[in-house]
Amino acid sequence: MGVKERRERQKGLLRQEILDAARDILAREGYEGLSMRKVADKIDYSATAIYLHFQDRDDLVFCVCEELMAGLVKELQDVASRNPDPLVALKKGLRRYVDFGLRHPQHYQATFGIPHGRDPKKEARHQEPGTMGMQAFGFLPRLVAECIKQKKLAKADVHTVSCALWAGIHGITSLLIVMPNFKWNDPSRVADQLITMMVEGLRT
Amino acid sequence: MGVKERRERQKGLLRQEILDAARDILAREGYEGLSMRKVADKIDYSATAIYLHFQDRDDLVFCVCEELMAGLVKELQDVASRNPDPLVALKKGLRRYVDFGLRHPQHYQATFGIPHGRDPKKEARHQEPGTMGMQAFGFLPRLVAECIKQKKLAKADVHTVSCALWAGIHGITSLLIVMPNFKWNDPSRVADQLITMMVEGLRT
DNA sequence: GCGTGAACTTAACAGTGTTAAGACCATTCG
DNA sequence: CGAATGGTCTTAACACTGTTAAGTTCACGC
Repeated sequence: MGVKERRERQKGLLRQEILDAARDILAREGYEGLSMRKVADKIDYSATAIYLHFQDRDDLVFCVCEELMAGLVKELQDVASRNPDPLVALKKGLRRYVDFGLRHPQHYQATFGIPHGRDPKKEARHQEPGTMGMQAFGFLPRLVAECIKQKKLAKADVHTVSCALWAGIHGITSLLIVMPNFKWNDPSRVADQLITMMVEGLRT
Repeated sequence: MGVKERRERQKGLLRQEILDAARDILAREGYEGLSMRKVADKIDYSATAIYLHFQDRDDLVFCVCEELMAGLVKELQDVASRNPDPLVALKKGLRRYVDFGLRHPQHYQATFGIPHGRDPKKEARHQEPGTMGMQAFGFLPRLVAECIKQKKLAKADVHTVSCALWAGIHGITSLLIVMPNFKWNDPSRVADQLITMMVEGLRT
């Protein structure tokens, strides 16, 4: 049965080629600028060939983003394991999240900035459990709970606090991406300010 | 010269008809679902007639959003004038911002959630000074400064803090819009939690 | 050698933003 | 009064878009 495996590998290779091309175009031209034909041209296949590997355009974008967001999860794992103090890990993790988003603005925006769910059949996959985005979120309740346990943060509803923290860092990430021309003065400082505000607000 | 005025009024009427139709479609079908032909069909004109009143699709969307965001500015003015205590005004204003965004999710998203600026010629009008969005932002530094003056908040860089606050409330607004299927438990409580966290974080 | 089935392409449909050219028609001027 | 102007609007067209249906090609198992 070595043949089937080789076939599978071959098929997987094209799939990966598509993903790579799409990732590139998405980074360069954004969600709106990504078209099936552009992807196809880049890898010298017809546009319809993509449909043998992905259900539709949104599926392709979703897969590209998942692949990339796996990097974020890895980075957050790194931060968590390198910092025994959960409060330090929390703060550094939040900052890492923002920086990651800014390093991949178009992919971040495609993942967390586009209202999927208009079309009831398309199920809004980015917010389903198990996605990389949700795995990244998962770090928050774990760290927050540990902080409260160690009395480094005041007692509070862990899930609510985690959601609020996520909303906050999503806000600065998204806004810096969408409004690069706004007079931020020092974007990095604004991000730190927000993180400090939120965490300090949880100490009392 | 009464003739020209009548003409102007007539022209203005069609312009308003277009704006109304576009506002409606934007609310119902979102930014991606709004097309020139749909707008035109709704008011029984040809699609190209719209170009006599608006430069292009993005200009139309921008004008629709500006018109609507004027309502937000008005609401914030209301909050500010009704609450002599700047800290109370600040908290209520932040909450009002979120609620406004959730009442007009598609318009909010079109204003603050779409990366304009890909196309260098299109100048990203939503982030220019003088827009309603920027006027709404203007409330923040005023109230923050007043809070610091009255020693209700700790001394800090007013602009940086204002940006951070904006980022925070934008985050929860945007995320609630984009990810309605996420398990928020109680979205309203998350919004309050975030606002409390941020403001409390500024007290120290 | 032949049929099967997977991989892939071509052609087509319905839709998009936008521009160029022309139609219409009230106002203005000779 | 008739002709010309100029603004409003339409039709036709171009170059795109996502997606489906049908057809081609070709390696594999029998």
